[in-house]
Amino acid sequence: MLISEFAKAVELPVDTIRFYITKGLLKPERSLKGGSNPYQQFSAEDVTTAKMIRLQQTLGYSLAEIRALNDEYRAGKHSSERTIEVLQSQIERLQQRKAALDAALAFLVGKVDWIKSGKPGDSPRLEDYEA
Amino acid sequence: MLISEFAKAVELPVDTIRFYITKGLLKPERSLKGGSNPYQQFSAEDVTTAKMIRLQQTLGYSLAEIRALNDEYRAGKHSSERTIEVLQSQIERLQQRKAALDAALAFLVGKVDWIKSGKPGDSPRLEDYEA
DNA sequence: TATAAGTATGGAGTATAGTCCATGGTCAAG
DNA sequence: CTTGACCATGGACTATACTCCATACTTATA
Repeated sequence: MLISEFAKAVELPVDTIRFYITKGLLKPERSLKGGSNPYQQFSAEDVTTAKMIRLQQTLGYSLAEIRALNDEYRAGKHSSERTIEVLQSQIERLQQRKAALDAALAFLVGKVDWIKSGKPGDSPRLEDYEA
Repeated sequence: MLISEFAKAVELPVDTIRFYITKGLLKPERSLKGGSNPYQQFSAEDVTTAKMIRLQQTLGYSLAEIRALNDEYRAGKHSSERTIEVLQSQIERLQQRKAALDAALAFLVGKVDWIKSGKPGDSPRLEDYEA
């Protein structure tokens, strides 16, 4: 598919997609159409890649980090073991984020409970949930 | 405590703290010291606030959003019911982030399992974990 | 009491992640 | 074969979140 169809498929502006291409996050093929400056051809895999980029972004990764992870993933694509390694390291990073998020949630819930029970003693402290 | 001590306590550069103050994210008291341009006095509560700011940032909130949440929190400080409302809405937003994160984790774990079991059928799709 | 260290304010500069626009080539419908 | 929709490239512009001065005042130390 061409860029405007791809844009709809991934729900991103065309400009953003071009921006990702210049940053090396997406590497579409070149179609036969377009003469000089040939048109860019996007695959179903590119759709998944774009969706993963957005997901990783919501999880706090910079585009530079995402690119590094994706490059690594692409590089080890032909070895299952290498692919698993890359996925495992991504899983570990996500689990760390999850731990931080769970701590924040526990702290806030603890605070609500503390207020509901009439604020006995000291207020819950964030540090007590961070470990 | 004064700003440099505070900076160490929250592990942030002094400049960043000043930046947060100009953005209304931190509102330290003014000490008696400092003549004109009196020194800023930070409390233990400011330490918690700063830590919460960093935590919320890792969860994808902009400083403007964080400020809005904190202002709301401060505004309802004197009513337990209001405080609980604010905390509850923050808890809900965190739970949504948690759901997205869990989906991403499930997808990656699913992919690892799929590879380990010899790639039977199609590759797991991100969409199948997003609901 | 000199002087180094800490503080405040204002403004300039940087990095990241887009977003917008002008120009010019290409394609497809009528 | 013209005309409107689509595509590529390059550069300017914006918002967010810092980061780094320069200047000037205050405090603590030797």
